[in-house]
Amino acid sequence: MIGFEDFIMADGMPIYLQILLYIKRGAAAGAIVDGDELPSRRMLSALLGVNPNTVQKAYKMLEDEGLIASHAGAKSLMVLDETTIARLKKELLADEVRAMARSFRQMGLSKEEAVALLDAYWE
Amino acid sequence: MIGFEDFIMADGMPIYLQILLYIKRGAAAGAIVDGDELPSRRMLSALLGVNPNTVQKAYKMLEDEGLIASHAGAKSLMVLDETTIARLKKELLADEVRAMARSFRQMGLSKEEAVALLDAYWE
Amino acid sequence: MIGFEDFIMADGMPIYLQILLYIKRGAAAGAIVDGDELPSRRMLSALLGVNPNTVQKAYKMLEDEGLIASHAGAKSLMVLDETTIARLKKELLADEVRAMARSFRQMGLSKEEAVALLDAYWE
Amino acid sequence: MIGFEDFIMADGMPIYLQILLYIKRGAAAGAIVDGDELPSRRMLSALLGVNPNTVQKAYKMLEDEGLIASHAGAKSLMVLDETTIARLKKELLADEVRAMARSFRQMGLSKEEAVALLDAYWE
DNA sequence: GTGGTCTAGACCACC
DNA sequence: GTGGTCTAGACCACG
Repeated sequence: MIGFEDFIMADGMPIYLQILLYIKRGAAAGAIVDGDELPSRRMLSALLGVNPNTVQKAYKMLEDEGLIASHAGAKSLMVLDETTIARLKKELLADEVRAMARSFRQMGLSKEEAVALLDAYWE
Repeated sequence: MIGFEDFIMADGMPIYLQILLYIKRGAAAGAIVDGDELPSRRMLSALLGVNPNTVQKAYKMLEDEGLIASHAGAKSLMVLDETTIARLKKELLADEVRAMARSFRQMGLSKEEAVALLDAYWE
Repeated sequence: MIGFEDFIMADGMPIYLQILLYIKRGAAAGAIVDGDELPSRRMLSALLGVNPNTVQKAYKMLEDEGLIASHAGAKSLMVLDETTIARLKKELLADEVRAMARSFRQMGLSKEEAVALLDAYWE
Repeated sequence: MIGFEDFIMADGMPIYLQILLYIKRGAAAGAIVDGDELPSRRMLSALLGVNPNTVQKAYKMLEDEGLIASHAGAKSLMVLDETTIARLKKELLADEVRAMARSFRQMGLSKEEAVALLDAYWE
C-alpha cells in the first residue's frame, strides 16, 4: 500500500495535480513499484482532507496514462515498467529543476547562494 | 520601471498569482525597491499576452496587501519598507526552498545529487 | 413465474429502475397478476447479467411500495389488488405516452407521421 | 436564441442528457438551425433550475460532436449542415420509436391500442 | 468495501 | 457578461 506520509498540500497548484505528481515522483524514485496497491479514493480523500472526486481525478489521469490499472470493486494497482520509470525520472527532474532555477533567479540569488539555501533547508 | 524580462508563464497556477509572486520575489531579492514604478495594466497585459483584468487582479491584491500605492490617473508605485522586505524574504525563500527540497527527496535524490542538478540546469 | 424475455437494457437510466419499471409495466398491462412468483435475486441477476445487489435494490423498492411480499427463505410473490393496478396503469401509461408525444413534437413530427412510424417500428 | 419553452424535466435520465437530447431534437426538427445562438450556461441553468455545470456538460458534449462552436467570452452558436441534420433525424427517430414500441409491448398493449393512446395524448 | 458518474457551487481567464 | 476548470457531495453498479 502506497503511503502518503510525506505528502504536504501546497497552494497555487490544483490538488489533483499535487496527488498525481506525488505518485509520479514516488515511481521515479523507486519508492513506488510495479504492482503496488493504491489507497482507495475514500481512504486517501479522508487522509488528505479533500473530496473523493479530487483523488478520483488524479487516479483517472494516471490510468489514462497507463500508470494505474483500476477495476470496479477491486483495488487499483500501479503498472510500472522500466521504460516508464525512466521516462518519469527524466520528465520530472527536468521540470522541477528548471522551475526551481527560475524561482531563484527571480529572487536575485546567485547560483552559490541558491546551492547554500538548498543545503540549509534540506531537512 | 519594473521589467518582466525573466517572467515565464507556468501552468497549474493561476496567472494572476504568478504575476503577484513575480513581484514579491523581486521585492524579496532587492531587484524591486521602494518607489519603483509598475507598468500600467494595459502595458503589462500586452507584454504578457494576458487579459488586462488578470493583471488588474494581481495589482489589486498587492494594493490590498499594502505593497502598491495607486492613485487615480497616476502611476502605481511600490511601497516597500525594511520590515516588509524582510517578511517577504522569509516567507518566499523558506517556503520555496522547503518545497523544492521535499520534491527532490520524494524523487529519491540525495542532497549532493540535487545540488549537482541545480548546478547543471542553472542557465 | 414472471419471465423477463422482453427485457432490454437501456442506458441513461439506472438498471434497478429499469427492472422496477419492467415489473410495474407488466402489472399495469395484466401480464403480471396477483400471486405471481418473482425469480430469485440470484436467478434474475444471472439472467440479466447484473449484480445481485442491483436486483435486490429493485425488489426492495417494490416491497416498500407494497407490490411484493417477501418471506425469509420463501419465494417473493406479487401483491396486486384492483386499486393498485388501476393506479399503475394510470401513472405509467399517461406519463410515458405524454413523454413520447412530446419527443415526437420536438422532432417536428405531425401526429400522422408519428403514428406511421410507430406502426413501422412495431416489431 | 434557442428557446427552451417546451423543455420538461423527466426523472430517470441524467439532466445533461435531456438537455442534449432536446437540442438534437430541435435540430432534427428544423426548429434549431445553423448559426442559432444558444442561451448562456448561466441563463439556461437558471431557467431550468439546475447547476451551470450540468448545462456545461451537455454543451461540451455537443461541441465535441461538432454541433456547437464555443469561444470564451462569446456566445455559443449552433453548427449544423445538411448531412448532420439528416443523421440526427435518422438516429433520434429510430431510437425513440424503438424505445416507445418496447414500452408499449411491455405494458401488454396491441399496436392498435398503442396508436389510439398516442392519438389521445397527442396534445 | 471498491471504482465510476451526476449534480452542485465557486473560481479563473477572457470579451 | 462569456466559457472553462476545480472542488465537493451524493448516488450507482459491482465484488
